[in-house]
Amino acid sequence: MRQSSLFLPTLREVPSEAEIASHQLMLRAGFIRQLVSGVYSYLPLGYRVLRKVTQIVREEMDRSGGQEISMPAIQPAELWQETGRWEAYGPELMRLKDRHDRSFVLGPTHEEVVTSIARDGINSYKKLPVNLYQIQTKYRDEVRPRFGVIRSREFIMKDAYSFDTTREGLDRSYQAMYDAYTRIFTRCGMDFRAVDADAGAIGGKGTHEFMALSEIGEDTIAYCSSCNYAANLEKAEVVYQGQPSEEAPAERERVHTPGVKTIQQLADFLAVPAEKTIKSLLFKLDQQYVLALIRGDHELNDVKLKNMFDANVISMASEQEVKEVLGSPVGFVGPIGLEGKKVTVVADPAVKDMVNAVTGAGEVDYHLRNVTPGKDFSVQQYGDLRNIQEGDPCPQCGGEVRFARGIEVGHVFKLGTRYSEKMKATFLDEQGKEKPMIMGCYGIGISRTVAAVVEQNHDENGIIWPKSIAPFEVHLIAVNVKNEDQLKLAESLYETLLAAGYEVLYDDRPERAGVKFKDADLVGLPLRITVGAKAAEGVVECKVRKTGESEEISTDQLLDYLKATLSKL
RNA sequence: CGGGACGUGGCGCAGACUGGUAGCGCGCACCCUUGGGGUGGGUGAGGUCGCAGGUUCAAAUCCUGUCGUUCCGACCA
Repeated sequence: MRQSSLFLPTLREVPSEAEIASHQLMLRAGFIRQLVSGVYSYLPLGYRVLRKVTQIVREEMDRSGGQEISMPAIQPAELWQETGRWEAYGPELMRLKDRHDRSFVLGPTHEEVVTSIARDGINSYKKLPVNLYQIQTKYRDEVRPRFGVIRSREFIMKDAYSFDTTREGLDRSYQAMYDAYTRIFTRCGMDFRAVDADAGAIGGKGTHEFMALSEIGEDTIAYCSSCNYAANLEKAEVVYQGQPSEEAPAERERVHTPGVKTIQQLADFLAVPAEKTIKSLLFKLDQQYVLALIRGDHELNDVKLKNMFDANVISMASEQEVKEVLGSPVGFVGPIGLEGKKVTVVADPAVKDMVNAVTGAGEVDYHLRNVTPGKDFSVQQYGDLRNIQEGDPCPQCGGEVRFARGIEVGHVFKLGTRYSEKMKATFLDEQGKEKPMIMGCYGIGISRTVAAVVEQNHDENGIIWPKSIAPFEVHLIAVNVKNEDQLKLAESLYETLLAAGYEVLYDDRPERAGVKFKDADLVGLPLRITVGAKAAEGVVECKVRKTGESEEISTDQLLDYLKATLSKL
C-alpha cells in the first residue's frame, strides 16, 4: 500500500476524550474514530488489525472443530422471554421496536438464537456434538463505556456454542476451546493468564476467564508466585488457617464511641488493631436478610456470600432496612442482641478464632469490647466470605498469593442445560429417550483484544505491533522523494517486496523525514526499511520497532535479512 | 444510577470571574525555503462559541433548562 493514497489521519495531539495509552494511540495513529460514546469506527489500518485477529481466531476455531455461522444482530423479544432474560438482562439490553410496535433486541450475545437453531436442526445424538461459532458485532448498553474500544457499547465478539450429549462430552468441548484460546492469545502476542472464575448463578463446574495482564485492567487476579494457580478475586479461595487465640475471654464491656462509624475510626479511637474488630454487614439475599461478620482488617466478597446462600440477587441493606431488621443504626451494627430478629448470622472462619473482639453495640455511639464468638453470640454458618489478600497462602500449593490486574479478553463457560431446558432443545439418545443438549459457550472480545495488545505493546512514541497482527509487516520509507536515487530505489524495493509476498506500507509521501519517522513510530509496524542517503550505493537502513536496533543492509541481501529478521519477531 | 469536570474551525486550547466587532498553536490550501527525527517564511480558507429559552441597548461570557463528552463508585467479552 502506498501511504500517499492511504486514509491514515494521524494526530499530533491527544484527543481530550482519551485517558489510557491504547485509546490515545489508536486514535492518534489513525486506527479508530469515535462516533458517540462507546461506539467506534475502524479506519483502514485498524480494520486490517481486526481482520488479522479475526483470521487467527477463525483458524484456531476451525482447527478445534468449530463451524462458522452468522446469526442476526436483530432478535425478537419472544426468544428472550422464553429464557427469562428479557427481564433478567436489564437495561444493558438494547431494545427496539419495529413499525408494527413489535419488540426486538440488538443481540448482546446469542444463546437464544443458537439454541433455537440447534433445537430445530438437531434431534438425534447421532448429530452431536456440534460447535457453532460466529464473529460478529454485539450490542451492550454499558453503564459506563470506558477506555475506548476496551469497554464499548458496540463491539466485535467471537462467540461459540457447543452442544453435547453428555457431561463428559461438554468437558471435552470445553477443553478444546480452552486450548484454542490459549493458542489464539499466544499467537496475538499477548501476555495473558487463564484464571479460575466464578460461575455465578448459572452454575457449572468450571469457567475460566482469559485475562490480558495490564495495569489498567478492571479485574484483580490472584495468582500464585510459585505454582500456576490463578483466579479471580471472587473465586480465589481463602485457605482457613485456624489459629485459636490463647487469650481468656473477658467480661463484655460497653464503651462510648461518639461518632465512630468505620473500622478505621474504631481502631484508632480504641487503640486496638483492626484485626481485633469484627465488621458486621447486613445484606439482602433474594428475600432474606443476612448479617455477615468478618474480621475488621478483611474485605467481604459479596459473590462468595451470594454463593453461600445460592442466591440470585444480593444487595447491601439500606440504612432504613438496617433499622427495620436489626433495630440498630448503620455504623454501630453488631451480632449481639439479635434474638427474635429475622436475620441469619454467618461469619468468615477467621471470626471463629477471635477472642475479646470489638463489635458494634447496636445503638448509636456505642461499641462492645471483649466480645467472643460462642460466648457472646452464635453464628449459624461459617464459610469463606472474604477477599483473598496478597501474602495469603495459595489454595493449590500453599505458596504466596500475589495480585495483578487484568483485562478480560476471553471467557469459556460450561452452561449445562440452562438454555436447552428452557427452550426445549432436546435430542433422542441411543435408548430413544429425550434429553436436553448440554451446552457450553465461549467468547472472545475481538476488538478488546486489539486494544489489550496495544496496551501491552507500546512506548512513548507509539504502538509496537506484534508481527502476527500488525496491519503491515514492513514500513518502507523513502526519506526524500525528490531525490532521484532514493525514489528509484524505494520504488523498486516496493515492487520487490510485494513480489516476495510481504505486506508493505510504502511511505512515498512528499513529506520531510521527521514527519515520516514520527508517523512510522506511531503506527508501529514491526520492521522499518529506510531508503536514504546511501540509496545510490544500494544500501538501506533496517530498524526493528520493538528493540530500536538498526543495521545497514545492502539491497541484494535485503530479502535474506527480512526472512531472518521477521521470523524472529 | 449517584458524584465531579468539560462542550469555542479537523485536533489541542485561551477568551468567561469584570457582557461591547471571536483569538492562539497545530493541521489544511497556495508560493518560496529546507531536505535523515514534526524546517523556516509569506499568503489564505475555515467557527450560527453544543442546543433551547431568559436577562440586557448588547451574551461565547450572566441565569434556567436540555443534549453531548469525560472522570470516580456497583456489571461484562
